[in-house]
This record gives sequence, structure tokens and C-alpha cells, in this order.
Amino acid sequence: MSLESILNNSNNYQPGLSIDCVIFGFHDNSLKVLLLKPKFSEKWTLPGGFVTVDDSIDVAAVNVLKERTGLTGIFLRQFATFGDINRDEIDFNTKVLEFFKIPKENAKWYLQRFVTIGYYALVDFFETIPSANGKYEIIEWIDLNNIPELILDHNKILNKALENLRLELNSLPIGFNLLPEKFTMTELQKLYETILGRELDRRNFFRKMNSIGILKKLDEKKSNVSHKAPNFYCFDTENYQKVLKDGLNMGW
Amino acid sequence: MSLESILNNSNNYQPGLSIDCVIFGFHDNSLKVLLLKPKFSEKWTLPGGFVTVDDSIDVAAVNVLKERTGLTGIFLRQFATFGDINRDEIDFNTKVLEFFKIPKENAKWYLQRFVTIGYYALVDFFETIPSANGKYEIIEWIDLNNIPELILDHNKILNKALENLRLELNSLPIGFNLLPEKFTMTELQKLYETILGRELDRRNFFRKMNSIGILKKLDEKKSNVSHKAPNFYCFDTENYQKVLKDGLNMGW
DNA sequence: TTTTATTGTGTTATAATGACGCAATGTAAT
DNA sequence: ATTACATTGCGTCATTATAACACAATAAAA
Repeated sequence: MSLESILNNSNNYQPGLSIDCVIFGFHDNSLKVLLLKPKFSEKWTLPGGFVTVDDSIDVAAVNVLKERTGLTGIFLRQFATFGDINRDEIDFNTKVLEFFKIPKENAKWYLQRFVTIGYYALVDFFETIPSANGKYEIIEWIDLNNIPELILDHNKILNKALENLRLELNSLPIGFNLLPEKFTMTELQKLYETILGRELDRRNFFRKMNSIGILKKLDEKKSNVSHKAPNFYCFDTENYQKVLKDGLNMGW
Repeated sequence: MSLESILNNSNNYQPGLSIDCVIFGFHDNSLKVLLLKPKFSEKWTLPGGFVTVDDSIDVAAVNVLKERTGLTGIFLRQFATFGDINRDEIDFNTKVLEFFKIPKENAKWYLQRFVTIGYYALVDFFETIPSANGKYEIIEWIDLNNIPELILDHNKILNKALENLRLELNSLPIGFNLLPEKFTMTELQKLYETILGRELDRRNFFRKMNSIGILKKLDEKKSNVSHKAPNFYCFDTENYQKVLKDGLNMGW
């Protein structure tokens, strides 16, 4: 939805409320985040959107995700709401309006103070089709170790999302959402190491993961590797539900 | 701030955004929550408020807390934002307006869809001075085991707050915020048992608490108990800061 | 002085964790 | 074919954390 059409229907949108999504993917043994580079700004931004008066905030977040990745039914979690006084920047808003040639008088809705609700999502890198509004922006997977300066408080939002991801990884085996259907134990370990930012002992990791009981060992090995072929595993959805209820304390 | 005066200055308030606070206290070995019973409603409500355009949402939450408890500088944490489509009830809003004899035409700001940000607070029961707007409501500590039906989605908000409190207790020694300056080990244990909803072995609890190193044993015993006098402890703020950094995994 | 209830400090068995060793194995090099 | 290589899969062992329980010490009341 373009800014202009939103402004023309501003009565259909919740005033002063936006959604920002931190979309994590895993590729080449590193965590990536989907970021946008709009033409009207030097800085990058998190993909976001607004909330129509008919949609719950969760639905608004799902819509942002769908729009940017083509994916539905994926892991998405609200982690915090950001409402500092100076999180909006009048300079930035002005630049946007100038770019779209929208007079300030017509953009009252856009120029009010905004509070934004942060969601983070975990997606399968190879299933994702990043999509930008071709004319005005590009979208790209950016390595977490290489995050540029973002607009407004988006760096803060991104960091908070990462912090929550790390915390949540200790209580839930959410990492699976970042991997394809079939994966090797080592791939899973690399994912954990990347999220947690430190190395884990391969053998202890194997033991612990197996003991949780949410992995199914498949009758298939990875081929084309110049060493002993590792087994494929998949995620055991049934057992996962049981583990969820009991809670899980994975002290990593 | 009365609803009428807010409506008269509705330009000063963020539209469609409110704050709800779940204020926990500990007394008689049980967790209590501060709830309001307004005259215009059969149901009880969480203490809440609105966000002026000049205040960050955190400040708005602090204000609610100050208003209801007289306390400042206490533990307060944003835990979730609630934005389902039907969390507002037109019946409820109508009742409120009728009670205050405010015509609907004057209450456009109040009748729009609201999204609410949930905060929970941990306060010292005996330091708290619950204060109600005398004419329109009463305020009371309600036992967690005895929560009545609340308006709108306030039961859901309360439960989510409790869930977060339990989770957070495992990673941070936040329980201290609910106790007075000096306390005995047994009192602390009862607090933990109450929050977690299960019994803990007294001796293992003592050992573990002491090993964390955030307690200072005071040179003072509780008197007037008809058995061996227990020692008083206080909270070691300095060490607490260190523990915070390293993180804490108290598997309870 | 004895009783009572609870505190403070131990002990022991079991389970979880962290740091390693080593044979097995699929591909590539000789 | 045979060997080299890198990595897998399974195992060991010492250390630490947890759970379950024993018992003497003690403040006040009987």
C-alpha cells in the first residue's frame, strides 16, 4: 500500500501506530535480517507497515511478513513496543513527503507521533522471496555482523529483537524455524552457535539435542561431502507440542 | 485526570492508545494485584491510563503507578501489547459515557478502537498506598487466587503478566522488589513458592540463594517468634549489578 | 525445665554438564 | 586399489548442580 493511498484513506488506519518486523534468516552459517533501502533515505529501514482499523495488530504483522517474504504460517512473535518521545524524526518524515511530492497539509496522519510494535520472525532462507516495491526501494538480506545505520530507532528495535531471540532460544527450540525441512545435526549446531554468538561442543550438542526428543533421524544421508556423510534429521512436530507444554530448560 | 477533561483536551493524548498496569504485591504469603471497581461497571478493571503526546509510553506507565500507589522508582516492566479487534466493547464504553453523562458526540476520541500496552510492577505491599478516585471507584488488593471477572480483555492481560513474572523470576532475582528492606530467608522462600505455584525444599532453597551472592546477612534477628529466631537478610545491590550482567539461570 | 516449632548446617544419591578420545566412513588424492 | 583427509557418531570421565533427607541449635511458651 503506497503512502499516498494510505493518506487518502487515513480513516481506515489506526492513528499513530505502526508495525516493524525483524525478519531473521540463516544462510552461510550466519544470521541475516531482511532490510529495506528506500530511495528517499540514506539509511536502511526495517520492513514495517500500519494497522488498519479492521485488523488486529497480529494480523497487521502477518501482512507485513507476507508482503515482504511471500510466506505465511511462519514463526512470528511480538517482542516489544517502542514509544519514546523522540523516536520520530521530523527531518525524516519531511524527506519522505518531499520524495513522494505530498504536501504537508495532506499528510497530517503521517506527521503525528507514532508508537511502533516490534515483531520478530524466523524464516527459511531458501523459501523466502524478498520483495520490494520496485520503484522506491530495494530489499536485501543483511548479515547481522554488518548492519548499517538504520532510520529512527530501528537499530534499537533490531537489537532488542536479537536479545529476545537469544533469550527465547533457551526456553524453546525455536531455531528449527530457520532451517529447511531436512538438516544435519551440524547445521543445527551452527545455527545455535550463530544465534548465541559462541561455540558449542559438537558432541555435547548432539547428546543434548537427541535427549530432548524433538528430532527424528531420517533414513537419508547428505551426499557430495568429502568426508563421512552426516545423517539428515527433521523436526518432530508431535513431540514438540509435548515439550512445549512441559517447558524446556536448555541452558545454553 | 477525569475522562471529561481528557475529552476536552483530546488533542493532547495519543489516539487509540492506552496503558494497563498489573501491580503485584505480596502479603500473607500470597500474591495480590491492585484492582479497581468502578461504580459504572459490574466488573473490576486493571488500573490504567492514557498517553499524552508529550510523554513516552514508559513515562505514562510510571504515572499510572505513581497515581495508584504513591510509589516512584519501582520495578516496572513492559510485557506485551494487546491489539485484538474486539478487545473494546461498545457496551462498556457506552455505559461509561452514560455514567459520566457525556454525550457520544463529544466522545469521539474515547469511542475509537484502542490498543493497550501492558506493564507489570512489583511493589512492597506495606509501602503502597492504594488510591482511588474516591467518588467513582474503589481500589483494593485482590488475591491472585480470587480474581473476579474483569472488563474487556483484562483477565487475559493479567494472566499474561503473571506468566511473564514467572518466566522472569528464572532469569532475574526480581522477587526482592516485592519484599520490605529486611526479610527472613523463609519469607523469601514463601514468595518464590507463591509466584511459582509450587513448594520448594527449604534447605536447598537456602543453599542456592546464598550461593548466588546477592543476599547480605544482617546482624539482626526477628523477634517475637515462638521458635528459633530467624536471621534477617537484605538485598545486596552491588552484587546484584554484577549478577545481572552475567545473567542468572535459576532453574526453578 | 521441658516442650514446641522452626532455623541453620550437613550428608548422600542421582542427574546434568563440560572437556575430551577414538573408531567409523564417504569422498578425493595418490 | 590404497591411502589421506575431514568430519561424523558414539563413548568416557571428572566436575558441578539438584533433590531428598538427617539432626543439632535455639527463642519462646507451657
